[in-house]
Amino acid sequence: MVPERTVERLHRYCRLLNGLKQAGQETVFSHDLAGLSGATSAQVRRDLMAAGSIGRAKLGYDVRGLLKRLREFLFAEEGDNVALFGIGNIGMALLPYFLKYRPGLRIVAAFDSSEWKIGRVFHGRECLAMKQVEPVISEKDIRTAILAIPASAAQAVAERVCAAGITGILNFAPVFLKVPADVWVENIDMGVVLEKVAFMARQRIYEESKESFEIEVGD
Amino acid sequence: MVPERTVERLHRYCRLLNGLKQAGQETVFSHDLAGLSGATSAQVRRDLMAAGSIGRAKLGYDVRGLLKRLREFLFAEEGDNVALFGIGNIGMALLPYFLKYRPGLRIVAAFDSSEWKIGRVFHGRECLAMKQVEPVISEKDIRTAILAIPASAAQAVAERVCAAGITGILNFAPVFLKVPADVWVENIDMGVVLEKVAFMARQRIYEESKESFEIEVGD
DNA sequence: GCGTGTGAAATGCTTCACAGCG
DNA sequence: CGCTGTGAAGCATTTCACACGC
Repeated sequence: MVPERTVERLHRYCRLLNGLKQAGQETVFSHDLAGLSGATSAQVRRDLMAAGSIGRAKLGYDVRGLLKRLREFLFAEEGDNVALFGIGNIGMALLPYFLKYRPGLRIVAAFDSSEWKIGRVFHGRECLAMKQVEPVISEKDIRTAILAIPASAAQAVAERVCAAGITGILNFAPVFLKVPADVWVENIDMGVVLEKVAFMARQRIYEESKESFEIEVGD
Repeated sequence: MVPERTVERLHRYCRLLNGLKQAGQETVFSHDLAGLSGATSAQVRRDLMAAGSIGRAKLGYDVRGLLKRLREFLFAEEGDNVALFGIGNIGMALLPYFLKYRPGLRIVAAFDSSEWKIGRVFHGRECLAMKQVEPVISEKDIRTAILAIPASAAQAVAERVCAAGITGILNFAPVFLKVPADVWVENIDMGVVLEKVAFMARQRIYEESKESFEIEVGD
């Protein structure tokens, strides 16, 4: 199977390629993508291998061709429908971000348990009541859920959406979710992340990082 | 040096221990923390080793003692001052989250380049003008910056804050930042993360994950 | 020569397994 | 016994280095 980190980087390359295509660039070298993404050229090549590389020596990669290949690999043809749970600070920030996002990844439903939010429209998306969770997930064929709800509610909602057919969860609540083995959970704990950065900032004693202010050396 | 992943988990244990102490629990076993955090008991023990373990066989860890030890290890005594750049969707979501956060990690300044925001107060924090960046960072002894600004502005702001003495950056902009080698950058690209979760949700074919709906088996 | 694709080596992280203590 | 601390083994991911094609 494809390593998780590789999947992440492939998505990043995909976005970079979009930009390059937009800018009219025809071909790229692995070290170009490396410089733009913070990886090494060897890593870029190995990542692309996982998606079935189609580069040609000396010429590099055809931007359009590679982009097409990556999209086939990374995205569902029909696109992906996502449900958002919790229209609080974080949920409210995510909504506009993804509503105007690329077709292929759509927040098609937003839920909240606060009575006063139900029926109201936030960033163009109506807030639904929690009792509609199961029918909506099933009708709209939603496989992915974003949990932007309080820690105290997270486990219960996670169990409900898993039972309703969700197989991927992006969890912002600072708790570890117990879910069935066939469900993927990605945790983003803002508190932990910021604390980690502050910790690293205090240390700032890595003998040598390969990145520097200067232009990348490539290989 | 302590592995990055370990630092992350240590922060998570620290939060869990806070909860346990609050609940009046006196001691914990490594497998307790494992069950609560999604790690294995061996991993918990190894992580704690990095911070200088103080557990005792059969008795487990003294909650207060371990918490004290972890805090000494993870946090600066004086606390950490953080600057937020960009009071848009994401910045606005982070402000309330961290203003009411634990003492020891404080957003002490918020900047934005929009004229109309400057001088106004958002979630109790006044928006400062970008020309005040250097003096404020220096006066308030800020080492950590959150970049919640458009991709197009991120590199320039990153260079400015690094020059001003920042050594840790939490970057929400979907670009790879080129910074001096002694600066730590943590990237959270919401687009990439959600796309990855959707991708994983589509696959959901990991032969066997160790976590399941049932209670952890511990060792 | 220049850059890709890819075995093989190196590195880093996790899990195993067991000695030692309570 | 049950649980911690920890060498050593086991995996996963990254990097090296080089054959092949342009």
